[in-house]
Amino acid sequence: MNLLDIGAVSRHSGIPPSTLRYYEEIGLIQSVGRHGLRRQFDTPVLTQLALISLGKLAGFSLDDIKGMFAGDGSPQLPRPELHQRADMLDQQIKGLTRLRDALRHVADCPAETHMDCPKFKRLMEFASRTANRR
Amino acid sequence: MNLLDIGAVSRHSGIPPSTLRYYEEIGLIQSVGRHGLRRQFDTPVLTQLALISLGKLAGFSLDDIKGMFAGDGSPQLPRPELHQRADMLDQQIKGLTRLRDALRHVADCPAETHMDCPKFKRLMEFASRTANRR
DNA sequence: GGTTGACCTCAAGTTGACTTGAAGTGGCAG
DNA sequence: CTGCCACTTCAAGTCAACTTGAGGTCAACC
Repeated sequence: MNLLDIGAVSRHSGIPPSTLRYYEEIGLIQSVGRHGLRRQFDTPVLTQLALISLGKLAGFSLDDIKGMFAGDGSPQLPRPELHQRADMLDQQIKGLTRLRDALRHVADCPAETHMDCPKFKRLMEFASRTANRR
Repeated sequence: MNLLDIGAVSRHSGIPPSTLRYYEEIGLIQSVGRHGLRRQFDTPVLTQLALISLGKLAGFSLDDIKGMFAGDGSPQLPRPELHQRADMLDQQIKGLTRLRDALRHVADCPAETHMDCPKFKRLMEFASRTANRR
């Protein structure tokens, strides 16, 4: 059996042991046993943690994430809901892309006052329409 | 002068008055005066709030955002830093895109056990490499 | 077989971002 | 001129997501 104790999981995932214990406590991950006192995890937990990090990056709460994946890390949601989540992500990606473009633009645009730059203004109009809601 | 009182700003931006007061308290936005007790804002504050929402969406803290834009909403950062922020956003966008693709894939893939699906596994490997760090 | 060090539990503390509540104010419609 | 109601302040509360600290345990190495 390929078991990792909590320290190894922490080293591989970059997530502190305290957080791993917390995640177990709230039911986000599961340990498969103990070695003495030490929690042992199965290797797939690493995939699960990657998924969790990605989900957090996407702005989902731990509770959301808990709902998305079954205990073993495999996604467990009705298809329409998955598509809905994907659509939400699309919205967010669009917003981020806009913000990135705005940032790059102001980094490169020689205009002294960006608020007067038509390109920047256009970006900001998009922003106003896209932002908000979460 | 095109002044809006806090209620109007709230209505236009979708942000509750309590939050607007809070944003002013921490110096993220500024009111330009009072009408009686009521805060009056200049219309550009709406653009600023859109920017703030976008920044939050991007996962920046209010403090980060405060550092990015001057009080009037115009970006005020050294160019290299702006590019660096934009690069961070690119990373994040890539991660989200991956997550979105993974979500859509499992929504459509007929495989019963996603963890065995090569396409899903490939997505997850990317995920492991990309995730973490914030 | 003693020391070490990485783990353990459980309660309490922290941080960021707000929200809520109590008590007060002031412009304006009637 | 009297209400009303949307605002005001200020302190305290809330929630998620962790982290910290005190005090304890145990497998493994010397």
